[in-house]
Amino acid sequence: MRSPGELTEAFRARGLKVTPQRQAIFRILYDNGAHPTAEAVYEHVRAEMPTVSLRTVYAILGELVEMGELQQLDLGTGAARFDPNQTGHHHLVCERCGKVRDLQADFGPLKVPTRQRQGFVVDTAEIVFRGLCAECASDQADQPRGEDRHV
Amino acid sequence: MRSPGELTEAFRARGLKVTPQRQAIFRILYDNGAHPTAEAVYEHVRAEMPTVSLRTVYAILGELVEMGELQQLDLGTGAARFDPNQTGHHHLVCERCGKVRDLQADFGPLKVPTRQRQGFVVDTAEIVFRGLCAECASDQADQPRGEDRHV
DNA sequence: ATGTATGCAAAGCGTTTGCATCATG
DNA sequence: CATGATGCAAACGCTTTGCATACAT
Repeated sequence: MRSPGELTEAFRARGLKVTPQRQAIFRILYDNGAHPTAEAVYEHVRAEMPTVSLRTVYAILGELVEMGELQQLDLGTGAARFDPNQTGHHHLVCERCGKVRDLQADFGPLKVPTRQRQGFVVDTAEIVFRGLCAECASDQADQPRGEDRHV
Repeated sequence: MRSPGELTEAFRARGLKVTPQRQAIFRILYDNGAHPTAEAVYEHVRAEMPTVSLRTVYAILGELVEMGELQQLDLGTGAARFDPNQTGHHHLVCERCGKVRDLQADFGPLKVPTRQRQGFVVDTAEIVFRGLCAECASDQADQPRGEDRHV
């Protein structure tokens, strides 16, 4: 997809307005390298423009797809993916109550040894840390709540 | 997870009956390195037992998870994955087709910086590598679009 | 003046489960 | 006979869209 500046031009040429929401999305998509979902794009935009609406993100992604600037992939995995992005945060998961917290920390370059790679082209690495959250750790006698100990 | 024979024993010990459906699932999971979804297990069982019900597959998978013989993973690919492999290992996930492969490699001690720990008592760490599997990567090369960077 | 963004609500759509009934270890 | 399997239908969780209203270019 083209640069934010070029996209701005393209939108103008189509008689579409240049809004901060659109520009933010241009920039965010341009800076990323993989295949984000609408939700992921939304999170990124929201980081710098907290009032943006998910509905707006869908609308703008739709425009970009229609203009051929973005490819929309439906992998049958629940959510559509758009080019391109890279995710970079990790997770803390409570094995008892299922709570999940984000974790921003740098664990250095995690590379898969070539002979284990099985042909995969790796984009991102995410670490899932499992254990007990503060409440569950201090609460060990109680019954586990919820049977969703996913992940 | 244990062998079909051992599982049969374990089920008997719990007062659970040994049915052909259960045995078929024990066997299928036992020699399955991939991480099947309930649907995938269903397909396999159906190949040799056409009348089996998806409902039954869910029931039996649930029993195995409850008995700790299976690990249930939610890798964000739409459906839960059932992992017969109990040893600590990592995963390669294809962003395009949802394929999941095991990865046996040692990435050293992954410690969460105290400041970021948010009160969690961390027990284990698992790395999820996301990217494209061999097939999907070559598919993508076939249909060129934009100047896709790689991060 | 238009075109846009927002916030809801509801439509879709796979995945999972509840339940009544039939089968079988 | 008590437990398990089946077949639906309904519940769920999540993504995506429709629409009415408020806003910005």
